[in-house]
Amino acid sequence: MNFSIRQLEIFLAVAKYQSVSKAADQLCLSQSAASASLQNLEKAYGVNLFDRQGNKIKLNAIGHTLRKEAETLFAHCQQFDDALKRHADIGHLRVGASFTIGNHLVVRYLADYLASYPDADVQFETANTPDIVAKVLNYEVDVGMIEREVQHRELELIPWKEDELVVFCSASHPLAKKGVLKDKDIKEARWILREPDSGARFTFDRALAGLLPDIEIYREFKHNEAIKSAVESGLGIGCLSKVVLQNDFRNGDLVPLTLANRDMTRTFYFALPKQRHKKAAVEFWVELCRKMT
Amino acid sequence: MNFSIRQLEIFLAVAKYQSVSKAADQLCLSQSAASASLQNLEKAYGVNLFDRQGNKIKLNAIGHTLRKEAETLFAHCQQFDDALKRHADIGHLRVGASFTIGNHLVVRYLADYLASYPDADVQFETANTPDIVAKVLNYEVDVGMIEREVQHRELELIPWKEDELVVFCSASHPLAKKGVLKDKDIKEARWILREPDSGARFTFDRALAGLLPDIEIYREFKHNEAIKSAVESGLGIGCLSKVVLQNDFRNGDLVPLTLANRDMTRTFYFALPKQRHKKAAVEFWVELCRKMT
DNA sequence: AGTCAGTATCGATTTTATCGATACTGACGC
DNA sequence: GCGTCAGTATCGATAAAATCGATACTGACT
Repeated sequence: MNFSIRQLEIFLAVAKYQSVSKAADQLCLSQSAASASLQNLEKAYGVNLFDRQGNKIKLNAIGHTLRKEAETLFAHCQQFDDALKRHADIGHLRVGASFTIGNHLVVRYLADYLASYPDADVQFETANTPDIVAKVLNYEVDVGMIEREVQHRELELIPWKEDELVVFCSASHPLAKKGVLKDKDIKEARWILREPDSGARFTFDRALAGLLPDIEIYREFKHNEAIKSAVESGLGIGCLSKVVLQNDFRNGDLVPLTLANRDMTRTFYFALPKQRHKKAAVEFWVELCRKMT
Repeated sequence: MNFSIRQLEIFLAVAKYQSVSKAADQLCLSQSAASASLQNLEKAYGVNLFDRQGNKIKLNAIGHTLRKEAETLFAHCQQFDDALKRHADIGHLRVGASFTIGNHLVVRYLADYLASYPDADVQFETANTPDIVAKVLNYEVDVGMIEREVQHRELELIPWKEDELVVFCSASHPLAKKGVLKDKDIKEARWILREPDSGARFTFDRALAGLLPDIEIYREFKHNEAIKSAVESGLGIGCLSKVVLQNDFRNGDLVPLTLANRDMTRTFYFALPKQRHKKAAVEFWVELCRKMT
């Protein structure tokens, strides 16, 4: 590689102004330096990029052809420069969260983060827990927020906060008045649950160990809202995190049900690539989420 | 722009081998130089691209993200490097010729050029004269070869060789026996000609000035071969450069006709961007074509 | 002939890249 | 626990490159 980015820049400026002096001015460079740099580039490859005639300088055929390519290359260099700068800046952060966490908790924290760094370039996406884990491992997000622990050599898990699943039905459902479910009720109910890959389903299956084969799973949905709507219209009973149900319980649209002796608690985690130096943005984000709990 | 291509290269090598020493080896560089270069890059942007732990070095999240971008950028740099080298080399030449010249003359010279420079990267294209001129002005070809003079401030025309148009018909055509056409024959004939933008048509129109309004143009084609085929099958009479007809006259498939007092000669030209330094490849090409005449 | 605006060249200086030698670190085997 | 080894970082020295200011050259214009 016999050229430098600086030479590229000088070449482009001279080509643009058809003048070494003007180009030098624009680059805050002495005319002699610009002239020398340009000639070094030409000498290095044994080509003339310009026709020089006394005190005139003018792009020639090779120069014209290469100018276009030089322009795209220089633009590419600037992009990379930007990328480097962006990463140095605390403002750049990519968060991936599970649906439940993302839609009900993280969205609230984003506002606070942006309050600290109004110009921050924060990207935020939701997916189910395994997908988020994959994105963390693939460095597509800087920090994942997930609903259960996973084990991976390249992954660092940081416990964040406790959560609890709640079984619920519509206000008009026959079970609404009972309030507490026996095993018999559990077996007879029509369950409307998240898909097996989801964190909520994972905890549900763990909590109902022993009864699982006898449970009737009437419908599976990928999104919490679908389950709430289905349950609300009386299609069956559901089981979701309390964080997505609080408002509905308060409004009376949905009614919580208790299961005797079933542990529905779980822990939310941060999932980070295992490494010594974290981006400042990630550190800040984790701190912020902690405070918000 | 706070990074150099060399730093990019070193960064990529270290990322590839996950080792400064191996990367340095591969780049024929001392380990200390590689280490320093890498650190300068990181310091310049205030980012850590690697996790360093004692005698281990390992890409971190930012490093992973930037590696991909660095790879495409470095590849782009190499492309540009290649482009520069290519232009330095006599082997790189882009010739644009009019259809007639290209298909009947230039193709023969190409073989000779490649004999001198077996590895040459010669691009060759044909189009009608105005299109070739446009390509020369736009630096899309290094040298154009055209069938008539054109006037342009940015264009240098070098006369190359004399040519002559010939009127012809099929062997079985009624005119074939006459051999010489009177004005009356010209007016009564069904003409099959090149399109108005072509060099052949330009010369034809000039030669038949005065009779033009009375001439019946039965068909216009863009390619000489189409005209020859049409004439051969008795559709009418044509007018093309002698260079495309020689073989057909010798075989007797087509018959030349003479027009009294009509000047059908013209000159072929090289068309170059007007500039002081020509590429060595262009100089050589022009010399070669001259010798071959 | 003189001025002007442009380019190239020269010598000096500063900055950068690179080297070789050396110090530090953690893993491994005895 | 103590060398050995393979790796990384650091240091001082040197070579190479970038840049500067001053100056010489060139062609156009007055």
